[in-house]
This record gives sequence, C-alpha cells and structure tokens, in this order.
Amino acid sequence: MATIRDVARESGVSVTTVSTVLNNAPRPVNEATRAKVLDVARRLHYVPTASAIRLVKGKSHVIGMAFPNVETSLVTNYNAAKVLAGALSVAAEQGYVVQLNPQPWVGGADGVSQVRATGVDGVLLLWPSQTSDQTDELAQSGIPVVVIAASANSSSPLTSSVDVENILGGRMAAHHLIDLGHRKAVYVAGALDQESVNQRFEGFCDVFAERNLPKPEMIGFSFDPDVVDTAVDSYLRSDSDTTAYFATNDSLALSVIRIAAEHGLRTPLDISVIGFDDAPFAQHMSPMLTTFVVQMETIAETAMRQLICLVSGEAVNEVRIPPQLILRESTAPVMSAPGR
Amino acid sequence: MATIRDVARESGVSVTTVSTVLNNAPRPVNEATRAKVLDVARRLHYVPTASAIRLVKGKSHVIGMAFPNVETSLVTNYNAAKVLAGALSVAAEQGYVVQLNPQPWVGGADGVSQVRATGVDGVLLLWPSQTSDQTDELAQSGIPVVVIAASANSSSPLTSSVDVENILGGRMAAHHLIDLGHRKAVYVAGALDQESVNQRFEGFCDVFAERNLPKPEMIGFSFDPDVVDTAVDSYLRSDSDTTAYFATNDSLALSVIRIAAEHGLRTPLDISVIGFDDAPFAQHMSPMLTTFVVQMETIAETAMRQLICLVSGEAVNEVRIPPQLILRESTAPVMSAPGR
DNA sequence: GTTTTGCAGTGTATCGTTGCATGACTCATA
DNA sequence: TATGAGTCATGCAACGATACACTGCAAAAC
Repeated sequence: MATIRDVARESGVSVTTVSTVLNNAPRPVNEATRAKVLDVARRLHYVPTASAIRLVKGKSHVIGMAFPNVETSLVTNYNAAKVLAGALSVAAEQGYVVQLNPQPWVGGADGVSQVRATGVDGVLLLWPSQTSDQTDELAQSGIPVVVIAASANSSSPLTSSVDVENILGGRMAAHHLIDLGHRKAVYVAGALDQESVNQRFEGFCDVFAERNLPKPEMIGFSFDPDVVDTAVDSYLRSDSDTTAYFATNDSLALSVIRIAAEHGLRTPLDISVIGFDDAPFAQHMSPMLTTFVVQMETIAETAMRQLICLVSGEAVNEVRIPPQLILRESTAPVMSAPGR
Repeated sequence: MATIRDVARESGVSVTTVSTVLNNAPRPVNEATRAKVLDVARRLHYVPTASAIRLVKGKSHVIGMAFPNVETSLVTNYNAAKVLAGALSVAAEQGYVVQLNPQPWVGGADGVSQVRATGVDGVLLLWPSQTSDQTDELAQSGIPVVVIAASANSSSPLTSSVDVENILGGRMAAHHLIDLGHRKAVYVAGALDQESVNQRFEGFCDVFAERNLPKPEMIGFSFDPDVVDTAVDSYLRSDSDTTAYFATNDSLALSVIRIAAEHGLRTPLDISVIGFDDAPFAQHMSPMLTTFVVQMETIAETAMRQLICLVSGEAVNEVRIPPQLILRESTAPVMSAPGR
C-alpha cells in the first residue's frame, strides 16, 4: 500500500504539500505542483489510512449503538429494526457510520473503558432498563451519549435523550376511557425498572384525580406473559366492576383480553382495553387493538441528529415525542348494566 | 485525556516500559516498576486511543456489513435481521465489532476506495444483486470479502461465499412434486440477476429431465407482485393442465395461489404450490405454505467465521448450506381427474 | 529604505506498539 | 585479573496523515 510519503517522494515535494493538494486545503499550491501530486497519487493508487486520519483528527465519525442483547433484540423486537433504520438514514446523510456494540457494556467504569476503547465519537443508548450512571461516566470522559426511549438522568451538557411523551400517553388513555363512560380502571404494568412504565401510570392517574375519580390500581409488574396472565387472573377473581384496562404494551393488553375472555368478559362489550406500541399483531387480532403508535424511526432520527450535534460541540435540548392514539375495536362506551 | 506519555513521565520510565506493563508483553519488567506504572495508569484514568492502536497494528477489528438499501431492508426483509444477529454473535465471540455501511458502495474503483477509507478489516457482502467485480477489487487491495447468499465469482484467496444450496433446493422441490404424481410443472421466477433464481430452476429442471418428464416452463421474471400477478394470470389463461408450481420465494407463491383461486383453481386440491424462504406469513396463511427453511443465522455465522479466518490470514473454502423442505398444506397428491 | 503582505513550501508533534539497541550486572573461563 | 557470554531491565525511533508554526522570497505599501 502506498503511503503519503511515497507520493511525496515520487512527486519531489513534502508530505505537507501532498496532504494540502489531496484535501483541497485552503493554502496556496502551485498549479504545476498540484497536477504532479494528483497524477502520482492516482498512479500509486494512494488511499489514506483511516486510522491515521482518525488519530490526528481526534474524531472517528463512528457512532456506537448499544442495544440490550443485540443478537436477540434485532429479531424479536420489532422496534429495534426501526430504530436502526432511522439512525442509519441520518448517520449516512451526515457522513457518519454506525457500529453495533455487541455486548451491553454492563458494569461501571470498566464498561466505560470498553466503550472508549472502541473509538466511537458518541453513543446511542437504547432503552436501558437499568438506570445506571454509565451515561454520566461516559460524558465525563468526553463521549456524548443520547438515550433513546428513557431519560438520560444526567446534568452533563454532553448527554441528552429522546423519548415518547409517556405522561401524555397515560393522560390520553385516561381521557379516552373516561370519555367513554368508564369510571374504574386498572393499569397493567410491565417491569417497574423501565421508567416509561411508571410515567404512563403517572399521567393515567393524574387525569383520574383531576376528574375526582378513584385512583386506578396497578397490577402485573413484569413483561413475562406467564406472570402477567396469573396477575390478571387473580385480579379478575376478586374484582367485579372494573371496566377499563390500560396496558404498558400490546402483549400485556393481549393477555388481559385473553384472560378476561376466560372469565366470560367480552372485549369491548364488557371491558375496554388499551395497549401501547402498535405491535404488528395489534391490527390483525380480533378485536383489533386500540393502542398508541410510537414513531420509532422519528425518535431514532432525532436522537442521531442530537448526538451528531453534541459530537460537533453544539448544545441540544431533550425532546419528547407525543404518541398517537389509534382507535380500533378494543375500546367502546361502557354498558349501563355490566353483562354478567 | 491522559496519554501513554503522561503515564511514562509520571512513572519516571519510558513509554516502552509502560506499554510493556499494560499489555503484559513477554518482556522482563522489574516488579516495583510494574506496580508503579499500573498505579499511575489507574490514577490518570489512562485508556489507550483506539485509532493509535489500529494505526500501529494495521488491524481495526472492525467488520463492515454491506446491505443493499440498509435503511429499508432491515425493516422489510425478515432475513436481514437474522443475518445481522448471526454475524453479531460470532463477531462478539471473536472480539470483533460490526459496522453498518449505510451506502451500498456502488460503482467501481471509487466504491473500493470508500470502503478502504472506512478502515474495516473485512467486508460481509449481503446478497448483492449485481454480480460486479467489486469483490475482486477489494480483495486485490487486501481487504477480504465474504459474500452471503450469492457466490463470490472471484479467484482471489481473500474471498469466499456462503450460500444456500440452491440447486439442491430445486431438486428437492422437483422430487417432492413428482413423487406426489405431478407431471407438468411451472417455475415462477424472480428477477434473473439474482443467481439463486437461476440455480433453483437448474436443479428443478435436472430432476424432470432425469425422470424423462417435460422441462418446466419459467414465468414471472420479477419480484414486483403486480408483474408476477399479471404473468401468472396470463399463463393460466392459456394453460389448462399444469398442476405444480415452484416459486422462487413465498411472496411469489402467494401470488400463484391467489391468482389461481381467481381462475377457480383450489390449492392444494387442483394445484400444488411450493415457495422458498419460510416467510413469517407462510404458516399463518390458508392453506399453510409448503416451503423451504433457510437457516440464515447459520449462514451468517459461518460467513463471519470465514471472514475472520481470512482476516487472520487463514484460507477457507466456500460453503453451501442445504435448505430444508417444510411440508405444509399447499402441496398434495395430484388428482386423477382435474376438477374443472 | 523599511515594513508589511502574500505566496509556496518545510519541519515537527501527535497517538501506542514493536524491533532493535543499550547499559548494568553476574558468572565462568583464560 | 581481564575477557567473553549471557541475562535482565529499559530506552530509542519509526510507523501515517494532519495541524500548526515556521522559513524564505518577492512584491507592494509606507
């Protein structure tokens, strides 16, 4: 492989001049010299060494994306591919390349060193379940981090986050159900270490409080279908007048509809159910699920744009994207006399 | 950021000694010196600069994956995520990192320079539709390439490929249909620039020839559903005794079943249809589709393993992975008297 | 006549690793 | 008691591309 020194020697000039010519740097170069250098570079098939440029520039133009369980999440989580697609399109447009960090760099300062060792300019952190202080540590070592679908929990100017406006989502669900005449509602939660789960409940409860209605109960506390099935089942055994259910995601909503059916409760005749995420199956099931659409591509695009700003030294503000309520068949006006 | 020189100065030794200690290099170092260096490195939070290491080692431990239309293929092509997952798991295990090249580096020598400029150690090329000579050019400039789901078409020892054993797939489809009593078959082809399309037809025809049966006709020639629908429709208008259809992929098979139904032909009572790929919808449609399962994760894992061998200077041999025929409902014994 | 400006180009520092060189020792042999 | 061989511990310099600081030199401005 030819180096810039080979080109310089062959052209009879210094490496600086060769660099100036090949990068069209704003410095005067004699036209004859310029032509000679370009000719030699072409003849020698000179291509600059990527790592040498990155070394002197101090920038790699590589963004690391840290998935939780990369290998599995890409095939099982329908949002992962969307996030990747959104991030990639912006990265390509801005001249950045995306690198997938195979291991979720768990565990404190060691993980930070690992990320630093990969030489990325910035990190896109996807829905970290554990609200750790890794974000802060990375930012302190000069690597910007933008968190997707969670908050950054950091005061560093090198961090940001883009998330769904979860509290608003909870409020919208509550308004929709109350407007349909429902008065007693239950929130089917996933694992509580994901803050979105708590935020949606917060917004949901706020509206019930504002309307002077009883505070909704929270059940589930897991993303494991079996655990949720059991929780819903045991709740239905002791309760008889709840007519509205709001679930953290569509899978949990599906559990509610199925278990309720086993108890003789028809959706949406006897109960109304709202999900979240608009999973692929949501519009193919029966009844079709009323749920929230989350523009994951948009979120990812915004996050990547923010990250590139941070890498370039610009400041950014956190962004919250409102979800859209999709009215389908699983919610309906409450019946005056419950059919049981 | 602390550099190795800062550590050396603070420890009162040379950079060589620091490097020796931090890398546990096989050179004698005084125990007191070693302890001192380690202590200083920790105190200064020293992390080596990735690009500097890559520069001197001449290796980046980064593998580039070149998707055709990355942004869209990840969400639309159910195989893309599987390939990514398989490749990632092997890369992680072998200490490599995967980088997504956003642009399909189209167009000759310029594209080769672009890839070289990203500093990857090797390239995983995914089902390139255009059989170009980029593979060869990359290999000539010292960058190994492994092609997934196509052949490398290169004599360079730095290239390889991992693909489905397409000819065998075609043969298996033919054997299955002939064993069910079918005698006249049609091959519904996708775009012919993908060699898999031709290879499956080749194997399919071979068996018909071996059994002294008429050579199957080929129709379609496109992956565009509209074009294929039209082609199938016009074929059915002129033909009355074909009972077996073998399609390049499941979407095309779906077209056949749907258009045939419009002509009053029931699957599998009147005709039998075989697809390829085992798309997600294949087992949810009615009739459930008889098709071929392709172990994409396995193919990707094998390809990544080969690529890492090539990067390490070892030679490899091309691999062909046999597809598995999944018998479902869309194929059945031919009826003695066609029902029309 | 002196200072400023513009042009064309060179020298050096930068990162971490590694082959080669160097210096201080010890021990055995002449 | 010199000399040589061997061992241990450590240092020097080059690798590639760029940015910055610098050097001459000529022409223009004062």
